[in-house]
Amino acid sequence: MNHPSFPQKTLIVIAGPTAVGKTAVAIKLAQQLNTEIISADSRQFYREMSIGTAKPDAEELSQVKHHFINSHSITENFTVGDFEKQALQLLDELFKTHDDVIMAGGSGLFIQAVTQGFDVLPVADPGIRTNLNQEFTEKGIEYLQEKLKSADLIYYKQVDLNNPQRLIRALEVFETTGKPFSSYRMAVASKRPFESIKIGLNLPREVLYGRINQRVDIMVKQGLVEEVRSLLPYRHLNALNTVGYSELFDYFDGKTDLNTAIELIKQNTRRFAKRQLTWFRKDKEIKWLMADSPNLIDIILQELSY
RNA sequence: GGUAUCAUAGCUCAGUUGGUAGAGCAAAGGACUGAAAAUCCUUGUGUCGCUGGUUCGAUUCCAGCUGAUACCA
Repeated sequence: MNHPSFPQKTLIVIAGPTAVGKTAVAIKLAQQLNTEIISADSRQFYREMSIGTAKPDAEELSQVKHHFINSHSITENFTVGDFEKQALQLLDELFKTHDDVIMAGGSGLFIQAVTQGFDVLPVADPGIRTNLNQEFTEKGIEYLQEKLKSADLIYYKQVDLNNPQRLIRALEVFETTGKPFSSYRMAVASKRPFESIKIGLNLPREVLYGRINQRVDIMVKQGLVEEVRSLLPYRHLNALNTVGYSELFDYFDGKTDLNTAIELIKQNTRRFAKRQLTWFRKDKEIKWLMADSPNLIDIILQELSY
């Protein structure tokens, strides 16, 4: 129960697919509540990537204090676990002076990390992953499957055996610690010293796709091709394994022409938005609102019962 | 105007010796515990151009019509 002298601390999550309009809503809401925004976007951390990640622009950034935008370099290995830790630390600070903090972003796993937490897992040795990736390339997925079967039969029975990333993740934990991955997976939600209220923004599919297509055209006008060209030396980095970047790397390799690459960016962004919606739909705590509702901010404030 | 060819899924096309149909792409649905804008799984959505004829039965054969394309005028 709320008590006047100990007001409830609330994290207001603004989730939803890419291009739905989360940034603008988060800014208006932050201004109303006189608070700050934590970005939960797995690519907007990186200062070297700007146009292709649809970051808030300079003006938007000046209106409200944003965190986790341009906070890291693509050369750093910044994981969801790191994000969880750093975001919680930051929230501790912000809640000293604010009752509400906004978290806006489309990366469902990152939002989950902050609101529910992850099981504590040891840091895996990166060299082990490199080796496993090489073994996968040379010997195929069956090799990883057999390896996991003897290392961790419990997880072997649960995991999607066709998904190399899942198999490698489990194996790298096993090989660094000597304990099966499944022994760490408790799936227990962590206690947080704040409430979370989740708002999901959506639009009719056709409208959303129209906005995506249009936004990609705008990115190209703003110089996306040049941005990606300047990042060619870093293309092997995980951060650049990203919609909007991969397709243009292919263009620079001569695998496609520019128009095809741009159309592929649009298509892959649409598919990405669909995957985001699949993820968020599963979260029953999310209160869904249409992003084009006329009094959206008022409706949200009402949801928060202010 | 004449002749020929074509008309099947959102697109490109296959096919049915007459028993109402299937590929690729697009699309849709799903999974997800430190790669997550990543990675992986599943799914065919149809007045077979329209109107008649033959037939137990027509998307398939026949005629007409409409439209497209090519060639001839």
